[in-house]
Amino acid sequence: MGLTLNNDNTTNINNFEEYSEQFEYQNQHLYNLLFERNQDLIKSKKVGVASANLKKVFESTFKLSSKIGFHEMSLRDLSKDTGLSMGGLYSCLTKKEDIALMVLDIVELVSEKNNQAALEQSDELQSLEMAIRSYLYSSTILQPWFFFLYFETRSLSSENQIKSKKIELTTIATLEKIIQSGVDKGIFDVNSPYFVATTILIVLQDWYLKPWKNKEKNISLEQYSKHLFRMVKKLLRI
Amino acid sequence: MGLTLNNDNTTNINNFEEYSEQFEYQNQHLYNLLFERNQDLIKSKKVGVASANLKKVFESTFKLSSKIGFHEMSLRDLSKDTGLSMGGLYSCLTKKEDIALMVLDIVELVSEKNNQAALEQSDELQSLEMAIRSYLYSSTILQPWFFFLYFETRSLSSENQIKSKKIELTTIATLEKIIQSGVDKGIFDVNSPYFVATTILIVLQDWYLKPWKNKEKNISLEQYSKHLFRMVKKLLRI
DNA sequence: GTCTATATTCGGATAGAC
DNA sequence: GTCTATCCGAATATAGAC
Repeated sequence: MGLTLNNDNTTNINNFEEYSEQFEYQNQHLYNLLFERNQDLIKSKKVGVASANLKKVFESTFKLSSKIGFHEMSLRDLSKDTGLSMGGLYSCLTKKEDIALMVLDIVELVSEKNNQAALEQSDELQSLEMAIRSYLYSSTILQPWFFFLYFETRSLSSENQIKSKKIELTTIATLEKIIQSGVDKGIFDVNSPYFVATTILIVLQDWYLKPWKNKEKNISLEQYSKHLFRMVKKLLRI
Repeated sequence: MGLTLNNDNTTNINNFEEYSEQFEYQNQHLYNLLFERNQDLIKSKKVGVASANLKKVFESTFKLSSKIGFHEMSLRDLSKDTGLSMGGLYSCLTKKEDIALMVLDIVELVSEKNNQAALEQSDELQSLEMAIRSYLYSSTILQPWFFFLYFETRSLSSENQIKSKKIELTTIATLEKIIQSGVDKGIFDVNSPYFVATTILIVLQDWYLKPWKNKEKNISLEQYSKHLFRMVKKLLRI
């Protein structure tokens, strides 16, 4: 199991490998979940077939759209890359936009879990560490999903654009709440909890938005995580 | 004039208003410059006519593409919003992609100037302050341009995508160089100059990428600038 | 359920009038 | 130089065979 129990019964994450073992939103589980949560959008009714096709669709979508953008990627491109026919594509979609909708759904779900896990910790510094680790680790496993949502939010309807923005704002608010709580207790010393919170978030985002920067510099996930946590402690004067 | 002279003959920026007064890449100057630098792409040969049309084209492009994306914005949309006919559009463009190319050109130009201005300062802390101010101020004046390039880099040819990435890497490298120099002199105390540099950059980017976040929180440009500079000093242990 | 073939719309770009 | 009308290719989505 990837989680260890603290004295106070809250859970903790030690490293990426352990986290990854218990992270449920990946591999076949992820696509089964997608199928369950979006049965209204999916014509095919057999879990096995549909989720196998969904897997192909998302992998190809991420590959193609990361280079040229979602809108520029045609369904013909997608058909070629997945090996599915146009009919095959439309067996697990009702329209192109569904792909983006499902990405929004998953990122929203995972982000909520991350925020909850952070808030469940017993003290503020642990909460911040949990927030940082869970966000970094989950966005590493689901890098293409997080990346896609960031750059393709504008492909969504304005209603869903708002949903997408809200994910970001809720995460910042969660971090800010934790920091403010630490300030109130006299653990942290900082002028603007909001500014620290938003800075943490964009550093977290930078990890999945610009992975090439860190690859070029040979910065590993654990190094990045430590850098960030050290920075946070400096900003909070710990 | 917006620049004041220091004792050592380097220039300094005091506030946005002063900076804005002397910033040459705005209003009619900007579009005249665009015309001069892209005569090969522009059929129309009269400066006045062409730059007036370019102004309309860019203003409408930024308005439309910020909501739905550049690729989703059709030239018919653009024609309607600018009030120009299709023929009118093609009098100052040879193809749609030219718009994105010209944005790249301007952002590149301004970024280079910013980096130079930072490096010309006499001491490292002043260099960082100059980098932060010039980047924040110029990206405020040219917010749609910087925003567009960030989100539409993928609409460019792979050759130009590299150019766009390079702007970012060069700015990080400039900041890193300044910090490293300060570390060598014993002025700054920091483990990873690169990490601080990249953090500064993404905080700078966040200002023009997510202006709504700061509007909601009523954070002004000068407040943001001070927050960031204070953060930098904490990270450098000054 | 999945395929091929096709209907239909819409995009970028152009030709030719004025 | 700018407009209108039009071409042509490409995109999404569907219909109907197997």
